[in-house]
Amino acid sequence: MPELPEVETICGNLRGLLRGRRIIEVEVLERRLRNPVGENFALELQGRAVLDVERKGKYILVLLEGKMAWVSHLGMSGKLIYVDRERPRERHDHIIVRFDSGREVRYHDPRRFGLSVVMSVSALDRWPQIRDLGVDPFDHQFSSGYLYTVARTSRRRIVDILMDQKLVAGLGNIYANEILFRAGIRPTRRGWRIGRKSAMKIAHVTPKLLREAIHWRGTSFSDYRDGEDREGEFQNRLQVYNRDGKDCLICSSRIKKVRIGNRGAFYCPRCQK
DNA sequence: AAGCGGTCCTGTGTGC
DNA sequence: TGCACACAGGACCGCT
Repeated sequence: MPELPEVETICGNLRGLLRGRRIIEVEVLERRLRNPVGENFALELQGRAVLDVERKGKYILVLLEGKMAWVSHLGMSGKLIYVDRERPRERHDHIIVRFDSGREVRYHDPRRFGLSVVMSVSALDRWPQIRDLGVDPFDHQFSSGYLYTVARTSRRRIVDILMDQKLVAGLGNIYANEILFRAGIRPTRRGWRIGRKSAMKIAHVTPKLLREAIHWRGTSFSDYRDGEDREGEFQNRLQVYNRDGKDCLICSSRIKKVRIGNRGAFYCPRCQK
């Protein structure tokens, strides 16, 4: 669920709320996530203060004293919320991290596709899931040249290329579709058929779109909430995602949906070639 | 060997 | 109303 703008929103929230706070107690209620929650998870977090909160791709890194990092990925349905301790707990609250503020972070994930682990910062840098992440869309390396090179040597569909975390870190199905609409390119177009001009369009449009989405605090389709359990507003500004059958906001053609593998791809047959 | 499809899991929406 | 089924924002695994 949460893609770059949602994860960035959560990180921004938590950074302001958690920096300088100390972890008092940790409860693990469900260890069966994508990676099982480690035996020593609670012990390793206990007593440490938060230095900072960062995003890497779709991963949330809570950096702690003693060069440790608490790393979470929210999968499709995960939430990481900082709320009052008195607030009733909910089904699928899997991890509770209590702070010296009287509030607690809750890791909540009905589908359990996400993960939450603690490791040293040096181990984190060597961890394949982080180490192998591609270019961040806000990095200067995310250029038309990079996209052109990556695309031209691939037979895959461009939407799949954009969602490949080893090539570009942070994009998922919603934003990949929205980017391609703004760039005027069909999601089904094969990488090797992307020209220099199209690569420039994608490079130009991507950071702009993501900044807008962050400004609106992300897309709340159903599950997603920010770091204090509030909905985002970008769902009201999506132009193609989940709008199949509706009118294109630019040319009024009917938005189409096709299946690419196991997921939907949305596009305007007139605006996107 | 890159690229695709199936799979993990629960909740929600749709259609009969 | 109730039931069965399809589908969902991610990412890994294994097959071809």
